[in-house]
Amino acid sequence: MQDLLKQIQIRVNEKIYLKDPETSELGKRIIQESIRMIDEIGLESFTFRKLSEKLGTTESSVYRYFENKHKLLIYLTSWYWGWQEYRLVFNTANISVPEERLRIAIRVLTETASYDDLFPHINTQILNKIVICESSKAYLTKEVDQEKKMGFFAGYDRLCERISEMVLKVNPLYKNPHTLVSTIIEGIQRQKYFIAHMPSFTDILKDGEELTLFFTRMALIMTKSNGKNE
Amino acid sequence: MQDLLKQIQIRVNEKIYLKDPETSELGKRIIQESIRMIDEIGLESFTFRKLSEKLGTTESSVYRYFENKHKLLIYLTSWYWGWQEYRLVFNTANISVPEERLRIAIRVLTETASYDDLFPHINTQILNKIVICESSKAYLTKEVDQEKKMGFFAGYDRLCERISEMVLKVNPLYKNPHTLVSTIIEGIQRQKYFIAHMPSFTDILKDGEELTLFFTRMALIMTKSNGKNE
DNA sequence: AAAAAATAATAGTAATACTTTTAATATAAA
DNA sequence: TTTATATTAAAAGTATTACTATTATTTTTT
Repeated sequence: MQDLLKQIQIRVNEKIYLKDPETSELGKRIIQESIRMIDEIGLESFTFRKLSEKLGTTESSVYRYFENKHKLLIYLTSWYWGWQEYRLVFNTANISVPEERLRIAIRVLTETASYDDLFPHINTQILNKIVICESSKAYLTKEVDQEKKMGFFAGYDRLCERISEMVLKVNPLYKNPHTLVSTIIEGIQRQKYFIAHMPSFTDILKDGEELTLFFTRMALIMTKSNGKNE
Repeated sequence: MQDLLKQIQIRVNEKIYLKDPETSELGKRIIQESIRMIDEIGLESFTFRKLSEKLGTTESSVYRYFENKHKLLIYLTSWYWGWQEYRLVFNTANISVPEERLRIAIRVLTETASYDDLFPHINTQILNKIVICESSKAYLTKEVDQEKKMGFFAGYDRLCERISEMVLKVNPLYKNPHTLVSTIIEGIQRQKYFIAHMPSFTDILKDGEELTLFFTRMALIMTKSNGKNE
């Protein structure tokens, strides 16, 4: 099983990069170190110059992989959502009770996965922190419409679609599966941020079971409530 | 009544600006034009140079009001939440049925208010668009913790607090009023963005009543569901 | 062994995000 | 009304950013 899984690679839309970072040593180091660095100093202060200095390479070498740091951010978040999709599929395989599947889906989204040794150059735990703090900057731009069309957010899209389907399995009459699911996914990230930095916006003291319960309840109760309480 | 209301001013934390833009003609023009400009070209492309050129003044004059564009963004979003708080209080005054108050609160948050002639230099409709696209960038930074301490987000905080109190009036036993309210407020903005730019993340085709209903249902159903469905 | 691709080293440019200095103008207090 | 004070305008300067370009060197593939 381990050996089989070693073949797995998270696919990312080719248009996001100039050269696939998975195909070279330098490419992998760019990913590895940029995750560390963005987490440490924040996206705003992060530059390709600083990154290349840390890597002992040059700016122009980094530019051969990514057009700019915006594309790199899109790459990292796309990879993350691709990885989450893989975790979702893996964890819900062989579970047939719709409600149970949905519960597991929310758990996959809320639980901070520990280091995933299938991807040794990607620290998924730190990457999750980046997703919490920086991922919305990837689409809150003037270029969204084109980038959406080019499929830059397709990974996130697929994840949202899969969970929406699970919602519909629980209640085929439910009218707003996508709205609910995207509100929950975004809400999870935001609440994790509030817990860490703006505690007056939440009642939850630390990232953990309570957060999972809150969003699990939201998912189930909304899904099953169709049409009532208007 | 009109005359009385003319006295109203939205208060913004003094530490956000160097000189209060409300106290001079240039200050008001800075606010007016920056709203227009950020909406038009986006926060990333917006610079104090471009703003001052448009205003027929100089960069250094703009810098006397705001330390940098980040502070200006915080000013604009703070003003917006202060204004929403005022709208909330105004619209829920004299309504005593808790559930009805909460319904109105959600409506205030979802409905795009038309031009508010109490504030002639602030186009609240465009400002709302800025809040949707740019406001999260105001706190998703490495400086949040200090800025939170300095009360830069106090306006948003108060709004969240007020609505949380309404939730508790509906169900005093409800455990997560702040988590619910902040998830809803953030969710509303995000859904409006998805409707406009990333329709695959929502089932709602256009900003309107359907969005209000979705979040009203979420508010009421979650508030009243305490403890069940875990 | 030759050809192609990738990387390193170096330099350069336009724009950004400011800061500083000085001069002109408006306003408010004595 | 004068004087002090604050405000704005004009101009210039600096460090950093976000790239692009050129050439040389090394590595990989054919």
